[in-house]
Amino acid sequence: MKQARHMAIKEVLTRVNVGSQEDLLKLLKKAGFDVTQATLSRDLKDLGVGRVNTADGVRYVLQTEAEEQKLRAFLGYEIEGIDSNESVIVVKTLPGRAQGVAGIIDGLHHPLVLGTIAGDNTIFVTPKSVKKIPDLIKVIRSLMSEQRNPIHTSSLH
Amino acid sequence: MKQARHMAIKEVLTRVNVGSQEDLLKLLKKAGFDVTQATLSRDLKDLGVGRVNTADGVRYVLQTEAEEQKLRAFLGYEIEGIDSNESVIVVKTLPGRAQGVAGIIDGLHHPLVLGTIAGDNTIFVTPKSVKKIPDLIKVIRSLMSEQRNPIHTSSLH
DNA sequence: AAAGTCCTTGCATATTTATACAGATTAATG
DNA sequence: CATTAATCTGTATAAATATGCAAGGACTTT
Repeated sequence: MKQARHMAIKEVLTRVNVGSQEDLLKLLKKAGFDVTQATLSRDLKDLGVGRVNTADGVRYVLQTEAEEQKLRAFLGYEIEGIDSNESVIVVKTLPGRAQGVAGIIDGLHHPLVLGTIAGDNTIFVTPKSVKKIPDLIKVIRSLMSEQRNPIHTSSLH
Repeated sequence: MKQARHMAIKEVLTRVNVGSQEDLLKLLKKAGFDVTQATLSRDLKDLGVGRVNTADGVRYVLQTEAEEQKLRAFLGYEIEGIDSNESVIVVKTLPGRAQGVAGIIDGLHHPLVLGTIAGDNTIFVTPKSVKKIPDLIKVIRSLMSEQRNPIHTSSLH
């Protein structure tokens, strides 16, 4: 049970802007996990989640999310531009970084990515379908920014 | 007063492993800032500091620290190696990244750095004194790892 | 200077989070 | 199966953090 609940907590924290353990409790209850605040306090410690003071109140964040953002910033620096024609997406990178960036794109195991091939500062990304090129460009672009669309919990109060 | 205290808080948080506002209060008192926990709570919100659940208890961290670590990871990736002779330090980087890395080294405004000059994948760093070369190498090396030596507050309890 | 406004802070307390303890459950061992 | 050990959880409560309110100061306006 605990393990599944931990998964659920991670899931929730990535999708929702959680500002207190009480909020989290309500959200988990909706997902079928009925526990007390005490247990959540322990879970959050186990998962190593952090509490951040943002402009509009506190927010609980996964420690892994910080890592992810690090990666995003990193890629944003290395990727010079993204372009495409009717059949392939071309990603321009800093010199010598194409292999590395392509590796990261591969590592996504994203369903829209058929495959990549990298030279020195250029990557060709082949989409699953040429119709999906605009979508896939968005995916790659999202690697660069840390844009996200959190749901707020104000409706719970 | 508030502004100076904010500086002091940042200072303390980068050097010491702070686990509670009470701890921080004691540390600030030592530094001549005598305030209440209530004020610290507000300060921490103002500064946007986060609370992280680590293996051994909570820890307050500056948001900027995350940024800093990002930078370190980034540089660790870009710097291929560091070497020196009797008079100059040579930093090898990824192709095309020497200018960027040199810019960051310059940005440190470190007293041991006299100046830098960068080609495509090589940087020459001239030290203030050739005797300081070993020290300066340590400084540059420290840019790459996120090694740190936090003081624990257990002695305060 | 008096009055008004804005900002900061402490006090007291509300709110939130962590934990000691005990009971329940599961796993491991003889 | 009985027994011991280990893990998990809720209850109650301690500990930690946030905040409403009022006081005090700095600064401006009249």
